[in-house]
Amino acid sequence: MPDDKKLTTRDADFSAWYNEVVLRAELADYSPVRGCMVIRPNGYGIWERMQRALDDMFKATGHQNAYFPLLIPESFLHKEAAHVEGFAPEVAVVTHGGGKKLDEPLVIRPTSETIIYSMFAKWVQSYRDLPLLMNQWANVVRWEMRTRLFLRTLEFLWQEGHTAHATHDEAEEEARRMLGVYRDFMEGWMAMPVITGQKTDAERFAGAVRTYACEAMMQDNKALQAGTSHMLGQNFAKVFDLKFQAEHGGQEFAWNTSWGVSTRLIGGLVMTHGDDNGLRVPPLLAPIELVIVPIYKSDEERSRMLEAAERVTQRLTEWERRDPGRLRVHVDAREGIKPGAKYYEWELRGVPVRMELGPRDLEKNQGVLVRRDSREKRPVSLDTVGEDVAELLMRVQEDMLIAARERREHNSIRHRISYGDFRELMDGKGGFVYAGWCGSPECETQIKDETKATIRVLPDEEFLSAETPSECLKCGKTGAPIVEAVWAKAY
RNA sequence: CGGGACGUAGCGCAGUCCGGUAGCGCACCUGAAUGGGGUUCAGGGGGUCGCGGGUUCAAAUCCCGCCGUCCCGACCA
Repeated sequence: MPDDKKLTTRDADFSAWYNEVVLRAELADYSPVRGCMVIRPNGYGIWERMQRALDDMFKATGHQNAYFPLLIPESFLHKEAAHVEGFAPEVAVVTHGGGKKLDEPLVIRPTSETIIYSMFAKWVQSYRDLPLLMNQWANVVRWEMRTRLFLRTLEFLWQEGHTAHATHDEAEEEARRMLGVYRDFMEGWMAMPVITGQKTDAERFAGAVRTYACEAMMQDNKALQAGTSHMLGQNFAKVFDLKFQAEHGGQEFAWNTSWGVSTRLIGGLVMTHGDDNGLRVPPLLAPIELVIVPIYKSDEERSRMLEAAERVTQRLTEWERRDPGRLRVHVDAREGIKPGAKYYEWELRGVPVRMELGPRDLEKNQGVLVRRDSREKRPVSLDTVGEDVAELLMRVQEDMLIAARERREHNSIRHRISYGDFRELMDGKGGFVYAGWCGSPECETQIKDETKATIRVLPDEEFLSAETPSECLKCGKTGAPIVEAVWAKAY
């Protein structure tokens, strides 16, 4: 009889491990419809904290929230040639309503460029109406062949920012700015380091001029596209007649950007930080930052410990932490479950810090703090518990980012590599490979066909190697137009 | 849509080959003891065996059809 208390280890089967963590930590569950999932309170709590942080960042960069409808006239999707080509195969279409066949089918939004820019066209007359900086929190539907919890589901939650600008340069700046916001969020809040850069034409968003992306490395050394920001040029403005009277006269088409991150980030969080004991949530995103587990024998001790736990909770929540708000503390007062069992459960759920509080501690006016990330134990005085916990949480947050970055760098290759060795690597343990690319789509697709690895990004300057590669990974061509690319297998 | 595996209690599974009153572990409920890393004992509740048909005195088990899920591919945030 296998011990069903133990998780499958990451080494044994990373996919199985991932599914088990998501299900057993109660982040999500399968729904009756293939490819759809229910996001449970533990998962949604993380998403809510992500939303709050991101939303604040969007507001701070001048954006406003709005809401556009789920249903879009099918004809809208067809206006932009590349857009429809990219999305048509995975669109869900409503053909009937109220028992009658519709005159024009409605598509369920796979993304909202078309409906949003058609509305922008109504609202923009003058350069004075620009820039228009909007964001919406919404669900979208894409009829994927193969789905995975959080990483790819038929329906998912996301935010999509959409902006219109008077000039190319302004729009370009916006697209880059939001990519930077994403990176700050992923590193600062999720403790998930990313490589930023530009996508190749093959990987570009359908309808965009340029696509920028954040790519993170998961613990199986595969890349996860965690967020994208698109410079749309005037492609959508032209087909939706989004134009304005310019400052010096004449009608001009606006320049658009769009950018989004989704609940996929939760999958990224799991695969970045999880371990063989379960989930590890970085403190800033943890719905519960500290769980107090009281330890007792008699009923008398039990009530004493619970009373003490309440006192500590009181002290912690009253303790004024300026940023990011009050400490989120939970007392696990459940009866009939031994402390050890509680430890395992909270570790599975990824609560960043635990406090063990028993009679022996109380005698010494202390509690024992245990870090989820390192399992390191340390007693703290109950007099200074606020500062100590807040400081420990900050350290955990920082250490998680450092550890993730070290793991990524450890699994990145920046030295010259032969194509044979590259194939072998991608066939085996994988990783990020920084190598030269001659810029030809042929080399790109051949590598994809032969190794399943793709160019994740053409990295931004700060990620470039000290020594620029001088030859194409595939064709070996040398000379001026060789650029550095990050190759990896992707989710 | 191609290849593979599977569908039996909330979850994980055995039973199917060889037809004969549906079982195990965990979870759940009750009681007692226990309590510093997954407690123990006793008692208890819960199942149209994925769905539909067929063979048979008798089907979870054999036959036919359908549906669904997961994994591996082609498509993708």
